[in-house]
Amino acid sequence: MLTLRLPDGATREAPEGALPREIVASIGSRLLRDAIAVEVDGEVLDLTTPLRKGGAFRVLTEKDAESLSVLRHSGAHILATAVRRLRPDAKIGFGPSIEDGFYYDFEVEEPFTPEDLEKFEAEMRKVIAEKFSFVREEVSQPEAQKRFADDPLKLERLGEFSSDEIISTYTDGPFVDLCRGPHVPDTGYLKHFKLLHTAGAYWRGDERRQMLQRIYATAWFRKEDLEAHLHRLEEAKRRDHRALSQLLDLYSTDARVGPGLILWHPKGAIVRNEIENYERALILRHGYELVYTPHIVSEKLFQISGHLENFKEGMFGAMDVDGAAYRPKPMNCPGHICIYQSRQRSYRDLPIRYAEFGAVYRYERSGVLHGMMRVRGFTQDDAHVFCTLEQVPAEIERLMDLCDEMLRTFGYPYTIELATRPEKALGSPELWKQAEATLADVLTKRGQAYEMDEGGGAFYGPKLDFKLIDAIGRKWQGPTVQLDFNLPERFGLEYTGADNAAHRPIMLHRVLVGSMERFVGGLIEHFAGAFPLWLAPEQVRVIPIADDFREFAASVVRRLKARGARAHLDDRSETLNYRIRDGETMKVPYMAVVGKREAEADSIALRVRGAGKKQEILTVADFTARVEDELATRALVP
RNA sequence: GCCACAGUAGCUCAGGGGUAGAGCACCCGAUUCGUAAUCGGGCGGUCGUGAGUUCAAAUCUCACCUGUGGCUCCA
Repeated sequence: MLTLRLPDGATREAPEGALPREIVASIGSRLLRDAIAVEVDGEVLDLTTPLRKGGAFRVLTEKDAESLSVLRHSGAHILATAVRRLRPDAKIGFGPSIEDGFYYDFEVEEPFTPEDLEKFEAEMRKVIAEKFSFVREEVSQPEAQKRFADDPLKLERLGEFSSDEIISTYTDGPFVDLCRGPHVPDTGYLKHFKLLHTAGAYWRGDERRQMLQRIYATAWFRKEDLEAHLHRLEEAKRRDHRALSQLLDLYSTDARVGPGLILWHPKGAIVRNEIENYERALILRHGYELVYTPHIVSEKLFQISGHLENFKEGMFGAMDVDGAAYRPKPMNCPGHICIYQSRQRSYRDLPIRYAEFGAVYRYERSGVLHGMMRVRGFTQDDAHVFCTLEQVPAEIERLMDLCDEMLRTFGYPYTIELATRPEKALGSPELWKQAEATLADVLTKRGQAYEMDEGGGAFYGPKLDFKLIDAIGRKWQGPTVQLDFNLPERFGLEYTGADNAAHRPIMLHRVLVGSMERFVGGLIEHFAGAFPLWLAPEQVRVIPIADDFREFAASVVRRLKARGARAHLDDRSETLNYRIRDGETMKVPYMAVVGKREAEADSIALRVRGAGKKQEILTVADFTARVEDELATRALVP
């Protein structure tokens, strides 16, 4: 007999092999109707999987997060059912649930078209209407081989089962799949879903294997959730930095320059320059020294650093300079190291913190390029701290303060991940343990919550990753801090200790924005192009109602400029409505409208971006003071 | 790099073997306006590039370039 503990503390006895459905039914018929699956001892099972062990027993309904992935996984089977009906030649790959939905991979002679997708979706609705039960069977290897005789991809997977593993299949109507489960009781449970797009995907994620056709879909229990999700997709599209940059004239690329290389237009350059000016002042205050290093360097430097050995295919090719090979730098660290080594260093000099806005060039494969987010040339706000092992905790503290201050300025909430030793790693496991513990200690001492990213560290050391959360809840790579045991060793970095002996310093790599290009791209999407005042390329647009007030408007512009604001006069021969609409479209934070009343009172009628007709009347003096204050504090307004 | 899709005026897009279209933007003129598009006129394209099929190609074929969605990769 198995003992099941219910959440309310009650226990049930059930014979081994009993079906969860029976247990749930014994608790209540209403509950049985709502049940999607059960969780026994931490494992999610469907209602028809025989119980093999007891433990904590919980019924999962639509309200439980785990249920969604069960539904989505079943959705994948329903998709495959529909595809197999319409395209019997399709060989089935894998079809898991993923964040927000599911996909299924098929191997087909003729790739799917968008019209196919519509047909599949219609066919899925039929499968759903037929309410096929998901029937689980546990079968022997030979039986499984027989069932999937026509599916080479499934046979390959079957071949990997060890003899003690249970092989299970799930059947819904005409479709049988090799599958661990769990599933919803029948196909009728899938109600609110949408096929989204097709894509190529390598079989088993291996680029040496054949490419399958993947169909992506989203699925939810409630119609509102589906609609909200589709709305989020729309919202993300609306915020796309590529389209907004076109509208706002921030950057472009040009086939003549080459893909993945960004041309910053004047307005984009203003945003970037504001960030750089801010960050420069910030890091000087936090104890950094600015340096500059060349864009091309002898490739010998990268032989020493190991980049050539490990990332050669990510580096641009060598150019011949007087018989020596030079390369565009993919990293700034070797240059900073050379500065460190330009003279003898004492323990009294440490920590040394070098910072540079360094342009780096990396060869990215053509298919991965994406707007400003993934490019071949970008500027890193890179810094390297050289310190003793004992100084590491204090330096990490300092870095966390720095990151926190910066992210608050931009208005990003964030989470932190501690990434630990990967499989392929340099340095002894003990050293790693110690370094990981040091990072964890600092986090704990600060009361900073963090998640573990096991095995996510760089090969040369563990790291802290800051993940930004943007205005629509998406996560972005933010600042990172990495410990490095490798480069100090490779370059033979030294400092003279108090004991007059040579010691090896520790190196910390850190970036705040990371890639300036990617960060600005992210900001555009975060703010949907409506930058806060201090970042906005055009901060105030002054609009005279008629030509008679042109001179007064010009004086308002002059006075704003004197306070350091980017103000422009819009005295075009267009209607007031036209110019206001244009200002809103271009997402100008403030429009100052002036007519007879304002000219007489030395005031403006202030239209705040997004506030519509609701206007404020204030004197020019008050307005310029307000703007000056908001600029000085980098306020996240309007 | 791989799979699929796309590329027509500065932008957004229609057309789809027989004379290249619209709206916006831009230029000119009129209009001088109280909070999201005033009116009229004009300029603007070897239909991504190159080959091929055809009496005829923006349209069909192929190659290449660029972009988009994924896969793979991301020091």
